[in-house]
Amino acid sequence: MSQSNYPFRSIETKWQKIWSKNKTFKVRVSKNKPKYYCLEMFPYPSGKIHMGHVRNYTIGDVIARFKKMQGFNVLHPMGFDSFGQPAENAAIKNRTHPKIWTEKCIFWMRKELKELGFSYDWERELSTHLSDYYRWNQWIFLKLFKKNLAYKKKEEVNWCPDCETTLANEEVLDGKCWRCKSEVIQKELEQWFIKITSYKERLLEDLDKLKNWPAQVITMQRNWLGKSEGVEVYFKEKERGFTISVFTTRVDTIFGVTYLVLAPEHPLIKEIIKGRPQEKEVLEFIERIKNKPKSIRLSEGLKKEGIFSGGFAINPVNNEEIPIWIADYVLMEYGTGAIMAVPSHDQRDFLFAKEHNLQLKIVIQNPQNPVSDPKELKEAYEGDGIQVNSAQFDGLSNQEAKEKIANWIEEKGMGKRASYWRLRDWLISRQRYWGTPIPIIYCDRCGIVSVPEKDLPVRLPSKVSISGRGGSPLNYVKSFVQTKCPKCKGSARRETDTMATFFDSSWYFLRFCSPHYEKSPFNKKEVSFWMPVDQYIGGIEHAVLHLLYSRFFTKFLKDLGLVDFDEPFQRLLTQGMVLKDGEVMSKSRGNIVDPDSIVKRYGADTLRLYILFAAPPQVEMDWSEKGIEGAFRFLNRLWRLLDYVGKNKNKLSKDLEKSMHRAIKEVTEDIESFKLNTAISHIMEFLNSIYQNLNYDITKATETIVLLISVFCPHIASEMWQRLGFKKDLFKESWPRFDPFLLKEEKITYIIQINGKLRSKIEVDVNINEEELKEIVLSDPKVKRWIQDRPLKRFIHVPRRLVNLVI
RNA sequence: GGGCAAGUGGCGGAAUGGCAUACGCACAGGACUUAAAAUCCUGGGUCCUUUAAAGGACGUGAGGGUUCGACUCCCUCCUUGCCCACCA
Repeated sequence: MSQSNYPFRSIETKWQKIWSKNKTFKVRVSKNKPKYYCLEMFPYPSGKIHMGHVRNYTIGDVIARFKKMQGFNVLHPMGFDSFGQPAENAAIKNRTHPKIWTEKCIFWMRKELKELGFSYDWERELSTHLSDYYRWNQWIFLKLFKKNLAYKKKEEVNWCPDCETTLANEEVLDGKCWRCKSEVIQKELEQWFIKITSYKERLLEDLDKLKNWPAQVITMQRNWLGKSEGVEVYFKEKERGFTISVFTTRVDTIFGVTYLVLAPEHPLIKEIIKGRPQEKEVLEFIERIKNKPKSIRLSEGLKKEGIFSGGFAINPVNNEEIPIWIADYVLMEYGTGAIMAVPSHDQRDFLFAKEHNLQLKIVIQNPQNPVSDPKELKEAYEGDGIQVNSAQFDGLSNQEAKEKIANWIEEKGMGKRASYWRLRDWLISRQRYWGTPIPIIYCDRCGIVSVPEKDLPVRLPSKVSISGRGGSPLNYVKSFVQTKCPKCKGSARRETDTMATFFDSSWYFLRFCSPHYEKSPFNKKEVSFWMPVDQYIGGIEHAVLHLLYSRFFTKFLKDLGLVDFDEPFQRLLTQGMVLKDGEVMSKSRGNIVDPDSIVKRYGADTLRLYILFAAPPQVEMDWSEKGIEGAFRFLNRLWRLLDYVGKNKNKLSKDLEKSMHRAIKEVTEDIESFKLNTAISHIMEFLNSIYQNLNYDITKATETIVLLISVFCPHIASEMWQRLGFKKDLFKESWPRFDPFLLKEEKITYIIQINGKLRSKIEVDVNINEEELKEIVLSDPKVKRWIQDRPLKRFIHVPRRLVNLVI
């Protein structure tokens, strides 16, 4: 690197020290200013900052600094999501205690974050593994428990055999553990659940309030909640008379039902097959399906296994007798665990019917391609059409029939309208050490007893042996397990499961408002001042889990009267991933670029500038070393301005003044709409323009460009600001304003199109009227040549822009 | 299978329905230098006519449509990425 480069290393350390010593970014509230809470998703302390963090936190830092200079009280905190499995894995691998490992990681990450110059109020830092944080997890858990929203039940749960722990539905991806990628199996266990389903309606309805969230995230949450409205219909078993309920969203097809299908786990199966010749075969079938891991059941895709039960049911709408089948493609967890099959109008049913030679019956006629013989069907017709073979509903459109049939079924008592949801209750217990102990005590006399609030926190014992085998390590810590029952004072034992870490991160944004408050999870007054978060920034991978849980917690706390808002995050920005050569940067691919190495070679300002300039924040960006060079060159070019300031006494040129005001306008508007890449390109244009005007006095322009770049590259900006002679800290200055009057043009360039194609340009006075304009345009030599003697059909005039002549 | 997003020069990317390719990278030329680097300036969509100046045709994944005018809006299709997935 040549000696002409600006001394970024000394500048960056100098200003980081000054900011730290002066507590420049400590929150100081002025009563007459509005508030702005800018939050980035806090990291898991893995030990190293990666490029995704740099991108996330740089976007947030620009917004926080910008809002501060615009005169807001800004809350911009940072902390660590420090409970979780990797600490335990590291403990097993390196024989280090998870606490020691975690705190080392935090130390290194905090250092790196400081070296990137982010404007956090470090006095508000929090870590979720510390008891002054997790005690409030326990406190909130007890509130949930009291309201019957935390409960224990025995259930088939997702179990990761490698991690030896349970997983939430949300943590199972593709039948695999989200962390270690091993096959998840089903296991029956007593587990703690949070009744998030009690809030499903509100979680769905309030999505409409989130006007400033990406539509994509809203859709993903809506799909996850998965409300579907339909009708529950009662089918009678023909000989034994009991009722089988089925749920359908397509009640318009009910006259086309040719069989029923029950999930293999359905409790009524026993009753149906009892004493029938099929009994043994069916039991064998069920046993086989049950033993098949769910991941395999899913991966086999469209291959549907099934067996006839021997029983028949009566379709209540037309008294038709239909066979009852059992098949693995019907899930006990959804709906009623039983479906009515309409093979002509449902593709899954169609495939199953073809395979098992079951009947088909057409009840909705495709208007484009009417088919009357079901044998001609090549696939199910799932679209809209006209009802046929549907008794009194024949001839109606199926949409109309859907309503009328539902009404009729309800009137006759053959069923009722119902809605079913995909959302399940949230499984939070983990058989792991490194998490918040669940504050529950088991007493032989009193049963499940909650730990009294005054006894919180239930501290995580530090002496423990972690092997990664044999369930929860806390089970083996006698001094922890053995305790007294808070009710009867008799001997009792503690719950040894810990909480899933998503619990910790579901309310940390509230804790940041009063991080050291000791009387409750947060100071209500502080929270009602700062919350909701004005801008939340993080990765799309949290679109369902973290964001859904946080919304749920907020609603629960509102019901307790602890907060006065429904939704925690007003605006959400999901930033794109950082790629290298078109692939995600990851350890396994070995294509990681360490941010620290870039900071050492080019400085934090260059890294920050490049990562924002390379692509719009929401889009994925491809890492390029060449681009880094470009950003570095730009900062050097900016730095060199100092050599020219004050050298030339000529006045500020009109041209430069205009480009200065234009730059202020464009940069301001672009930051406000998160177009940070074009905001930077406008600063670059402005710098080019300063270099074109070195014959004039560039002092004012230089001061302005330093203010504009300061939110992106705070170190170099601070240093230049000082060298320009200012004593006051740059970040106490206000954001520059532009004068719209100076941006007014006197002359305007009109585009002249002929039949929509660009043919000429003319420069005219701004205030020209249409008559004059027409005259000038028609006398333009190029226009004359194009028109020749063809008649003018239309003269389209878009004021201040263009003229289109149609000939 | 369903949902969402995207497809623009050699590359990253710009463009309230109105100059396609701003800004940057890479490249080429010039200035400075003994030289190189750095720096400053200039030039680059493709093709055709032309010594040149200049002019023309074609150009935003493919095809169609709406419009005086489409990268932008609508329809069909292709490709890529992400998310969800036997959800009745």
